[in-house]
Amino acid sequence: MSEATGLCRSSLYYYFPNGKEDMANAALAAVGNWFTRHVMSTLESRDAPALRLQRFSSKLAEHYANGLAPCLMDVFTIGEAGSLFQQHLSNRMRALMSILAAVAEEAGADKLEAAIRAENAVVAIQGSLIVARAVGNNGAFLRVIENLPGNLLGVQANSTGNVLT
Amino acid sequence: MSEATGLCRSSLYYYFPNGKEDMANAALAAVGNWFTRHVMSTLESRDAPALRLQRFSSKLAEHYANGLAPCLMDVFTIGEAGSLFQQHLSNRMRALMSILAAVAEEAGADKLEAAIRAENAVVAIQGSLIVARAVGNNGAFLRVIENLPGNLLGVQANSTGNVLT
DNA sequence: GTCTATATAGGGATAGAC
DNA sequence: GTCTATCCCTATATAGAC
Repeated sequence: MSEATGLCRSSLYYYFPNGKEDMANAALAAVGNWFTRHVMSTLESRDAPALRLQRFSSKLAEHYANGLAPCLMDVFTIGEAGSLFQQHLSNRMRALMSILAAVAEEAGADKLEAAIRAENAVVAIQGSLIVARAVGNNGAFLRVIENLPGNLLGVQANSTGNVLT
Repeated sequence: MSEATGLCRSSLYYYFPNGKEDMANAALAAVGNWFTRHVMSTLESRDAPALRLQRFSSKLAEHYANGLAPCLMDVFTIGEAGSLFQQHLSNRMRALMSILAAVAEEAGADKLEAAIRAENAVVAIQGSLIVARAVGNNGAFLRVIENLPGNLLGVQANSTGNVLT
């Protein structure tokens, strides 16, 4: 952290008197804000749901470096960090599911169906990041990203994500 | 670890001269073997694919304490551990996907389709564990477990997992 | 405000008594 | 084989000079 800021370790305690926890919260908030402004914001235009979801998928892939970057969500849900920041992470994940569900509803799904599609989407994103890292191959992540818009819109497709004709 | 074994820290070095890495590998292997014998083995009988998958889902839920237990896969794919044990984890995850794909094939899917369903299943399991921990609610995990057999068998269902009638 | 120096604690590991 | 004592190293944090 000191390297990233250009300050030495102890100087950070001037800005974050409560130490580690303060710093992690600040980092978490910064990443969260970035994510909100650059990724989630793509879902808030007045364009068609399909178009917004395309843009969202694209930004999401970028954010996770096509599945090669670790994810704060799972990093912080592991081990001791989990207890300290769960509230923060829980809120962010719920917010993401909520906005995805809103788009699905707008595309015609009823409330329950939309909520389930949104949850499935988040589950698929997180899961594919884990799988990608575990097997050292981002194929699963790329496939999930590609299928994300269709799955949220409820397009009938086979398991490969190809729309049935 | 010392508490778990009843031995003090230094005594463990008698059994694991290479220290931490040896210990972690032993623990990983033990869990892996347990998983193979108790969970993956449910997929190897001569019963119908649907029945085997039901049993598998049930054992899997038990293994993860219905989504409330952390998962070695994601614990070890995070941080420094990742590099040391990636081979181990990669192998186990591939083995799981491979046996799930075999069951899907047996149920009539072609090779590619079966592989994709298997990957989707593993992605959903891992993702739902992350989501369950992040939001402090195992609903997503339970839903994934419930839908797992149908998804692998390629049953046409809506997003809630209810088979279409 | 930012630094150097220092304290404290814990994990990882070894030495050697028994 | 198992223990106690000890060492080393790193992360976390504080003190105090400038």
